[in-house]
Amino acid sequence: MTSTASERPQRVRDRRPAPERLKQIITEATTLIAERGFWGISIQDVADACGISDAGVLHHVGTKEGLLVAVLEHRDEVDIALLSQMLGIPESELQEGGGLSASLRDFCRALVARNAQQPEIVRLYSVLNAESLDPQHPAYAYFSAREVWATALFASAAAGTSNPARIARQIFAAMDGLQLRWLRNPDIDLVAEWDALAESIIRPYEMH
Amino acid sequence: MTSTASERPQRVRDRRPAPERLKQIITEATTLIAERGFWGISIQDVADACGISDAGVLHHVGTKEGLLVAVLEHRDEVDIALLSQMLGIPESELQEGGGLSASLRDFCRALVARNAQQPEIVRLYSVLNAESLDPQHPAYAYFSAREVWATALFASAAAGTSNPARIARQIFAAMDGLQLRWLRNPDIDLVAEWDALAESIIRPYEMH
DNA sequence: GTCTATAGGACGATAGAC
DNA sequence: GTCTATCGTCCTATAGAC
Repeated sequence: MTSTASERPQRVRDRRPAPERLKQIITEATTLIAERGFWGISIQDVADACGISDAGVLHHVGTKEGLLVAVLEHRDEVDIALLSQMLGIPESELQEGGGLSASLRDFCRALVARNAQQPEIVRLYSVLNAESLDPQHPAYAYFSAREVWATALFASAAAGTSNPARIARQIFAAMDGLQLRWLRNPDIDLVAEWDALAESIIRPYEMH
Repeated sequence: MTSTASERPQRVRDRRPAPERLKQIITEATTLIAERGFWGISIQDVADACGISDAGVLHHVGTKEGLLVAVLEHRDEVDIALLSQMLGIPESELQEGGGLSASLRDFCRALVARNAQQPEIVRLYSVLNAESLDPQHPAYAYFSAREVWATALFASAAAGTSNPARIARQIFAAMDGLQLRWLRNPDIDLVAEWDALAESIIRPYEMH
């Protein structure tokens, strides 16, 4: 799959302003990482997709780790903007330290519905979430912070239940796991399966 | 951590029959992978641990991916033997096409209790399960077959419920997801959390 | 400021000697 | 069955072209 130097097409030498080039690098890298995982791609692959040299890519992102962080932070920006719009809430509620005004059911349904439309991104996060369990992985800090942030968000939306912390963890676990089943078998109706699973998890903890 | 050529100790040249050497390679590789992850080790590391050259290792396993598959298949054998012992059932019930006589609760509890004792192996499976979502991945066939096998096993144990197929998928998803939470935060009591989560999932589908 | 060219050490893999 | 030798690729770093 990786191209060799002799096969690599002659590059057209078009210089671009940094922001535009960085955006292109992030776009191409996102696609490639989703397909093959972070350890499965090379800087050279990204460079080829962008029509520049590997050193050219490194000029913008520094290291391979820098490339990964750039990709992840860009996804977060896009998704937070879209989710806040879907739920009709300010973006601040979705960021660190914010408390959700939406119900747990509504919030989860919006999240899953969004994910159901971008399987390749979900796959990217699934692969990186597992890979980055190693403290030496470049994205370890990012995913550890994300775990804390997401758990707190779920818990704040579960404030009306008898055990918000446990519900948050169970919801988080069920969502990740069900997405793995769906990614391997796309025939699964992710949203419908999620509704049933979430209902089973939330109901026992509801206070009347 | 990786040794350099100059540091590497002089090898004693002892030739061994292939099955014995392969077993040694799998044992050493399992230990090393558990410590550093599959991407954190090199063929050279395994070769050093076995006292042979890197080409010597590749002679037995073909490729690095072949090494991985050998490790995984060996884990399956070991775990099936241990699980059947824990549950007091014949191994055939746990293999392809077998139907479980143990209850879903008992089976899952044994599975989770076993996993709680080997976090690095669970981590290995979590990483590879996500990576191998790509049909081009060398472990794609292995994990796809594993998905079918595990789902059928869960479903056979859920035969007494109103929707065995859905329960099987939900149980599978919840187990994978909860293990991810636990791997990132080892303070979580995996067995206790699982008992609560499984109860929420199974109860709504129980027939009285 | 953007990018190319080049070189270094480690890696996975292959070929052929013994 | 295991070795040595060798190949191509990987990431990184540096020097310098435009």
